[in-house]
Amino acid sequence: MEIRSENEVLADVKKGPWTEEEDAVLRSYVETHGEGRWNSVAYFAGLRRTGKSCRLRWLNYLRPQVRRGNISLEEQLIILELHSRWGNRWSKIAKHLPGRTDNEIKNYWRTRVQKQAKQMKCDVNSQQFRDTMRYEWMPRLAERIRAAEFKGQPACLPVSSSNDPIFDNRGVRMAELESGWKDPSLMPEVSSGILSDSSDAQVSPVSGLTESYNPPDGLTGGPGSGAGYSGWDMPGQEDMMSSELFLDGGDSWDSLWNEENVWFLRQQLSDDHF
DNA sequence: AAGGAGCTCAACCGCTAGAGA
DNA sequence: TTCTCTAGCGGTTGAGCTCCT
Repeated sequence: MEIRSENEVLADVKKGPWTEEEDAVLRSYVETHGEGRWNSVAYFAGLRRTGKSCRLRWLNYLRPQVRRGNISLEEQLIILELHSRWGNRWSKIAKHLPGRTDNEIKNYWRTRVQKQAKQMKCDVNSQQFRDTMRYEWMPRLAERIRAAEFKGQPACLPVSSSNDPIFDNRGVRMAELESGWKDPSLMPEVSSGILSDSSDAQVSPVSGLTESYNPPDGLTGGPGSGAGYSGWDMPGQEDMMSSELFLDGGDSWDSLWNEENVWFLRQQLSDDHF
């Protein structure tokens, strides 16, 4: 076997976007020999890539299970919920979203959620922002999922990035115009009463979560105190997880929202060892 | 139509944990 | 116990795309 010096190997390593040919080589090799030993994969497959790069490409792009495309409403809700519990544990969160990669979720969080925090002029880890998610966005999302199901649409209807009911730019701007959210003094807790009516049950192109949401009586009193979404620190989580909100109404999510997975998620979310 | 700004996402980097010698 | 290797994780970057003016 040819022995090459480290420098020779390093100089030979290719970086940047993968070509179709490289993808085909990697896919073929992994399908034949299986995953693991990524440095060996790179070497024996004849790819001028690091093992790390091969692993990443396979896991995030080439794996057959990888779901590509827009994040659905339910996925958004799960991401918000799980992030509130685990923080930036992307791979852990990704385990609860079959087919989604940690990278994808991380990107979603950074591009959509953090952007909102920025527009609200508050830190994404601040209590203010967390409360906004907790009492405004998540109930709002749940409401929209319910509404979509009620209207006979699949609740897991993917949300196009240009039509994102949560973070769509145009929606955000409309919501900002309506509510003055860019002004920290008009944050949801104090502004919900003056915001526009939230009774639009349809999934409109306008931001769903940055619109107003009038919490059910008592909800603003704290987690789990109202009839709406209450899944933080878990009073009421049983209701949430067993409700129709989290049961598949469409075809594409059969594998995710089956009984077993709902049970598993319920177990996870009721686990105090977060 | 053109240029700039902003956004998305694939890919890289550095670090850490775990396994095995 | 220590060292090395590997896999995995989270943070960051930058190319390409879209939108706005």
